Amino acid sequence: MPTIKDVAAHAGVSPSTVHYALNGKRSISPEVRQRVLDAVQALDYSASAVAQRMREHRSYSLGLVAPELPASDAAMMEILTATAATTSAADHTLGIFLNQTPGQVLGLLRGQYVDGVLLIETTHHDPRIEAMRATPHPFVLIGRTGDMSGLTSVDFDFEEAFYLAFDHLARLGHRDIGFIVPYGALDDQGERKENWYATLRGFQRAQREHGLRVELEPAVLNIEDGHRAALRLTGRAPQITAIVASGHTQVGVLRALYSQGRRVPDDCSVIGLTTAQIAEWTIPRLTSVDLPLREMSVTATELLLRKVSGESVTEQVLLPARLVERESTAPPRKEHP
Amino acid sequence: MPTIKDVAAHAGVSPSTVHYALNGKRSISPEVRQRVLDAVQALDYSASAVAQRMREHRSYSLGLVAPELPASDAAMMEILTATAATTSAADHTLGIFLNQTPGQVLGLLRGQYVDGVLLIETTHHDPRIEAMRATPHPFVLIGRTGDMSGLTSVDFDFEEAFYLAFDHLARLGHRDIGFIVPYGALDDQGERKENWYATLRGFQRAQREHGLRVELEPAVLNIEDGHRAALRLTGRAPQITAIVASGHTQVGVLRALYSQGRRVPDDCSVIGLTTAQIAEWTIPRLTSVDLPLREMSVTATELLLRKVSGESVTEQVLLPARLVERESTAPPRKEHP
DNA sequence: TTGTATGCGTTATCAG
DNA sequence: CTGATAACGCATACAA
Repeated sequence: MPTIKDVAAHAGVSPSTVHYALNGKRSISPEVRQRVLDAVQALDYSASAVAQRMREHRSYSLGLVAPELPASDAAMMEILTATAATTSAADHTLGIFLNQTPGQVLGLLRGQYVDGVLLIETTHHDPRIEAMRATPHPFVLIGRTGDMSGLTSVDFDFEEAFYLAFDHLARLGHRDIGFIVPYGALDDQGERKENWYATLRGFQRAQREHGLRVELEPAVLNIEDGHRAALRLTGRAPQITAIVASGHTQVGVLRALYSQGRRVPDDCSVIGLTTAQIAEWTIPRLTSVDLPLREMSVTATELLLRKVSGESVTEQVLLPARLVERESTAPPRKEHP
Repeated sequence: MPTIKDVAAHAGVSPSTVHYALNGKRSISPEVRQRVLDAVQALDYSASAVAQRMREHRSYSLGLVAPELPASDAAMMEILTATAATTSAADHTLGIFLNQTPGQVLGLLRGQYVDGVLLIETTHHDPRIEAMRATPHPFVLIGRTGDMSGLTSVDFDFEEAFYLAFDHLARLGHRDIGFIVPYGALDDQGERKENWYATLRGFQRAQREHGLRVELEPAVLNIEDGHRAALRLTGRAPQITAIVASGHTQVGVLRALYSQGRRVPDDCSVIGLTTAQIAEWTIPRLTSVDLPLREMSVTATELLLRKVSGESVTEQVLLPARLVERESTAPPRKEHP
């Protein structure tokens, strides 16, 4: 790779002249300018990004820090594409960092690998966040954590989301409802996703208001486990007429009901919290509270970009929940089959 | 951020001593070593990655270059996680670059942003590949292109894959088969995905061998368009007893058949080429030729890592196709309904 | 065993 | 209008 010196030599000028000829920050005589341009052409020169970054103490890149196995592929994918598009529109690059220790994440920032990071799938006591807290490095959460003081975050109103889901079922007349919750949500090891607390408040409010009987059943957020959880649930509590679930577990629930010969929504309603994408896939399409992942990601990325540019933002954005009625909910049948 | 000089000053030694104390490439007296370590602790020093990279002319990072809208989220996600895991295991980082012009991709390499790139969703005449060809920069294709001379790639045996799919249906007794093909595959603008040619050879071989009548119908690789294409197909050619499709279009096909009251596989068989993930989601589960995306990605990444380390590899890996029978295929019904 | 000097490629500052 | 020089932070060859 030719350097600026090579170009300078080739054009018979000094390196600084080459530099200024290429980004007109001072006036250059037309003929020298042309000689430089020719030399650049001839040598196929382009400035070294690393050298520039080294001088500027900025890498112009952001990091997306996620657990090795994201809870949902579809969700992760939406976050990723939205984030990548936003960073790239702002002339930054995006690095992906899966399964990093807090120390590694810090190393990323300190070594100028990245100018700031986006933390996703955050938990109540999140070691990554604790490690970042003391440092001056810019970071933004997609999600929440126990102590939000001083943090910048973008989150979704999970409380309202689950309130709406249970409220919708209650208004249709359901009283016995199964609720498939993220595995780990029920322990209190601080490992649980922070938004579980909001979830709890939301569904318990609807529960109180409508006098609902709710059966909880844990599941990992994938199809197979959703399937197993639904089978356990219907075995244990055959009286339920509706099931609430998240993400891919919903697909497993549909499969379980199908294999039992129960029709959705005639024999059992299903409702959940998921991306519109998943909700539109299934047969029948799922009534759900759609997660605005794209919007969350774009907002978070923009906040982070402002931070790395030196702006001192401390904002906690909470995006509202909205129920979308599709095809998977209906009033319960009068007679018990 | 403290520099190596700060540490040196704090410990009362020279910068080089600090350096060697930190990565033992020459002997250090225990006491000096300890002083340095203490200073590092005290100042919370860690070496600047940018400076290191600048000196070494290596960025220790790879780029994954993809179109803005990947053909399939699930596929992209598998590629991404496999690639990220492999790079990170090799102490490299992974950058994501969506929707870049060939010039931008080249700039990435030349500016040492990345040491090498992985190109996915490659087409017959792929401008990205043509731009890379003349350069000395390492790159690996996941997929193929028209002229493969001198290229390193990892691909899947699409010819065999589609041969197997049609052969399977033929052996079950199907003679009239609908084939939903990627939109754009039928034009010859060089924009088509290269693997379409192999696809064509595969299904035409089965067609000849078994005397099949095949109706083609184009669709974008998503659920909605698969749905529409299936409706067009069954409207135009009601005699078909089986449908072959790819990726998410299969889900649309299932939905279309469901809405028409046709049972799968009793009234119509469905078979396709997809990731095992998608095939396991649907009701019924899809008989398919599973795309080994994880293996393809890991292999490609390893090849690229060897290239960026200076090894001169030129390898074209073709992973074999294997049909997995699940629940969506059966012999056609004797009587026409 | 330790210190000094130099270069990586770019850019800003200071001279001319 | 243009050229020389220093500095960014690190790593290494060379000197002591």
